[in-house]
Amino acid sequence: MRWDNFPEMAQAEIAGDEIRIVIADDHPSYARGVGLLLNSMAPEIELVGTAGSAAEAIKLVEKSVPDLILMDIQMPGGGIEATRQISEEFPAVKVVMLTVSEDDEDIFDAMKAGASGFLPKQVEVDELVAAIRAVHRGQVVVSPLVADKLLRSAPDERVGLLDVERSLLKLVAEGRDNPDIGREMGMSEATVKRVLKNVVQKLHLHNRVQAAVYAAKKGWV
Amino acid sequence: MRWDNFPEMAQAEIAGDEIRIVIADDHPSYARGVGLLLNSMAPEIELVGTAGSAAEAIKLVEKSVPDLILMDIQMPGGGIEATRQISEEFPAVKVVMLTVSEDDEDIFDAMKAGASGFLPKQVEVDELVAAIRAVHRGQVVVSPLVADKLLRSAPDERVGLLDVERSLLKLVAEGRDNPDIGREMGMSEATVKRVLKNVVQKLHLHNRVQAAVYAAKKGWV
DNA sequence: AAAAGACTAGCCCAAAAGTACTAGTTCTTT
DNA sequence: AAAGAACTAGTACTTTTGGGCTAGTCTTTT
Repeated sequence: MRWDNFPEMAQAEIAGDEIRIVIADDHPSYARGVGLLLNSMAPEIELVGTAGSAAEAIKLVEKSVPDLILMDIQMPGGGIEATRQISEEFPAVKVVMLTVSEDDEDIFDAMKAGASGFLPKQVEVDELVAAIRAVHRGQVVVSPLVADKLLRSAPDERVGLLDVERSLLKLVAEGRDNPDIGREMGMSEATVKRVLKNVVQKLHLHNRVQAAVYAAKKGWV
Repeated sequence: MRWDNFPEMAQAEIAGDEIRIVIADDHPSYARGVGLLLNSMAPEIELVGTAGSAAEAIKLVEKSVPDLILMDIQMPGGGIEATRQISEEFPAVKVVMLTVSEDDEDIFDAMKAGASGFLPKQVEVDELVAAIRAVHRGQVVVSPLVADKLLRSAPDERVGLLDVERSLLKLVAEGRDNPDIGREMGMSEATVKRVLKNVVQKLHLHNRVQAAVYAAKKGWV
């Protein structure tokens, strides 16, 4: 509070605070190793525990309530699902997702699940330290490649759908089935499926029910 | 306006106005016959045309813009669909649905489509005349049996859903599938289906997409 | 205590949804 | 003119949905 007018000092001070982290990864050695590395490079980072599965991670969070979790996205039990539960139960606990794939589509799922960061596992250690500090300060951190992806796909979501797509979606939201929609719009069922699939992907959803809910929220029905 | 304080006179006067009607039924003889009958019993009722299909009915309405339509619910092209289109394009044109089944579930669909009346075809002619006059005055007319149905089912819709049903519906609206919902709620997929089916029926809908949209409109998601 | 009504859940089946792959057409872009 | 992207559509296949039917358990009503 005293530092409100001195942000540069606040940062230094906060960085001086302890950052208690948990690493969730199904390779225990990786988890331990990264923990040690981080601590050696940034003494304020303290590894309070490691977890090898989603369930373990959740239990560990409930017990130790860390400041931050490094979570492998590919984990027994599902890293994204674990993230969802944790950030619901402990909104203050930040989650940074780590991934090998990088070009993964579940970036969006991860962010929606409440993650505060998204980094490739190949990230350099000093970058990782920087990311941890940034997230601890309340920022959201993504790797350049991921940021690119988000930016490239954002317009799709902002600009919205094509006319055909929108009117098709309206029919979906009315509960009509695909053959019916095809008849109404003068296209084959196959095309209805194709267009709907596009819509679902554009909106980063998974099925027609979610698309219908989206339309309903937009007030299209 | 002058008759605001003399409703009994207003009724007599309005009844004296012409009521231009269209009869939509795929039995031309029935349509003509009823038209004549009505006119003989109530001279102010004038049959301006008959239609044998939904498309014909819509065309005829666009051409002649009657005051009221007697529409058979079971018609080539769909009586309910025709009603929907007509009452969207010409909200002032009243539609009275006629049905043979009476115990039909699409009463609700018909009313939602914009019908102002719902009568069994077996109705007596004087009752039909009375119904036409009433609808023309702006009332909604249903046969006793249908009214009973509406009353019996209305509370369901007013009171809303049980807790289980509501939380299940929320999961549906999230786009989860039935096995998943079962796991989440600690019940079998079969039970999920049963409950969801109940919900869909209670809300007078037809499938999960519509139920999800309902939930979305209620702001549950 | 017996009957009626609810909740759960199984099995079976048909229809629909969703995915993958191929291919022809049209319309840009180069 | 050739290449490529976008759109339509067909076939084939798996999963999910939704409906019908039966049956056991549990609670409430009579």
